[in-house]
Amino acid sequence: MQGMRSEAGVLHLDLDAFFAAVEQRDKPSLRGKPVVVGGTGGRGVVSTASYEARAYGARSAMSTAEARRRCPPGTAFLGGRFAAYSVTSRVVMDLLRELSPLVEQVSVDEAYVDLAAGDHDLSTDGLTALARDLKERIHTATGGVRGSVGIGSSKTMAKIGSELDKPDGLLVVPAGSETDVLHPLPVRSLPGVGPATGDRLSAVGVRTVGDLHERSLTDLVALVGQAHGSGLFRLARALDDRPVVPDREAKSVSAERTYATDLTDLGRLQSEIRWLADRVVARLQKEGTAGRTVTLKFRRYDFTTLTRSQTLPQPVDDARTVSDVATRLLAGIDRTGGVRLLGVGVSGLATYVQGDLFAPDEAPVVLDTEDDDPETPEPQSRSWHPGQDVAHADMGAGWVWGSGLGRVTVRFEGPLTPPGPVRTYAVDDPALVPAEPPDWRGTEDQNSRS
DNA sequence: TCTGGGGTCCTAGGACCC
DNA sequence: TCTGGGGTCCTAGGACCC
Repeated sequence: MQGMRSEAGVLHLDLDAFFAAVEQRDKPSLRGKPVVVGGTGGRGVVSTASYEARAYGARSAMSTAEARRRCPPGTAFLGGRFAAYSVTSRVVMDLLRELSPLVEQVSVDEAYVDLAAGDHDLSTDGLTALARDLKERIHTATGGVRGSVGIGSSKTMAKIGSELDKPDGLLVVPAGSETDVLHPLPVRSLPGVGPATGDRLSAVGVRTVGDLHERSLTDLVALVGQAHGSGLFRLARALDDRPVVPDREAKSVSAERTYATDLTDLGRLQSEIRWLADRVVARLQKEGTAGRTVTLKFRRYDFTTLTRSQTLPQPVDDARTVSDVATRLLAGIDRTGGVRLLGVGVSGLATYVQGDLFAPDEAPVVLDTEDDDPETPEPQSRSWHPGQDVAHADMGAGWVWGSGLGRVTVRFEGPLTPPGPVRTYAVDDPALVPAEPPDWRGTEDQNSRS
């Protein structure tokens, strides 16, 4: 069983009521007053409540309507200015990078630092001084935002440390004292134990981490599953050797929207899907990435939520394809009663921008077609099936598929380019669409039927 | 005026391959 | 010959986090 470090070398920083703190910094009239940042519409929820607002019971993830009920007149309800939060976040993250090259940013307002990768005195006194100095520099550099710092022998201990002493906290958990800190805590304070797991554990009499420690691995796995069960078993013993990893690659990109009133009109749903696909694709292209799986998320009037996905033969990063696939997925869903939310996502991301991602012997097979210029390949539209919603065929040198909406999108892979974000041609010129019925053998529609 | 929007990881079943 | 695996990919849903 992998263990823990013998010294407290991991720091966790959590900025206090971050969005609200930035608002109070930028608007002095809001200082000392309850501030709630989040969705301000009828279906909005709270992102962040200032500590003044928390005193009235406002909380993250609460509906804004509920927060309005609880907070007194004069409370500021703000929609949020993400550009300002992002700039301030960067200032803080830069300060962390002065401590160590190993900084893992978890969100705009949270990060881990591997202090052992820097040159630091890891004694409790040394760490306390380091944290005090860091907090002061954050406050100065941001113009008033404060953060809570936890330091421990693992990510979990550091995070629990910052949690236990916020706001404006500083807690060093010395190596060796982990279980003393952990065992009295309610299981719900362990990261990864949410409402569902908390209820299951409570049902068998496990309320504190100490209770958890008394349970066998077998019992915990039977209770909450293999991965989660063994994770809890280890956490109860403060066993956590997850590394601090900077620059994690994104695995999916998505956009979703909740509508002020439920949607029923099919044309409207389709135009919303196009809008969402546009947003997703803009971000994919900005990142130079593309993905093979397109997912449609669908929430009904009654909050029941479902997803439908389709994996394509090649990664895609263009709006037409993403929205066509998502629109087609919509067709298989019962929409009666109205749609509260739609979402479009792309996963299975692969970055093809750099040429050296592939080791030579796993390089994609390049087809030996003669004359093709990879920069301006000719559309190789040889197959088309007007009645087909989405169909594709292996064309040897590329892929073709069309939508049954009266237009055909031809996508193919330049023969000399790696399988990547393949180019898309909207074929508006009927001359490009083969007049012949397709020669449609073999691989018809492998992935598009449910 | 119940329940946002962006993610990650895990599970489970079926298909398919070896 | 029969039966039984394992491994991977895909889909759908769920838990959790900020």
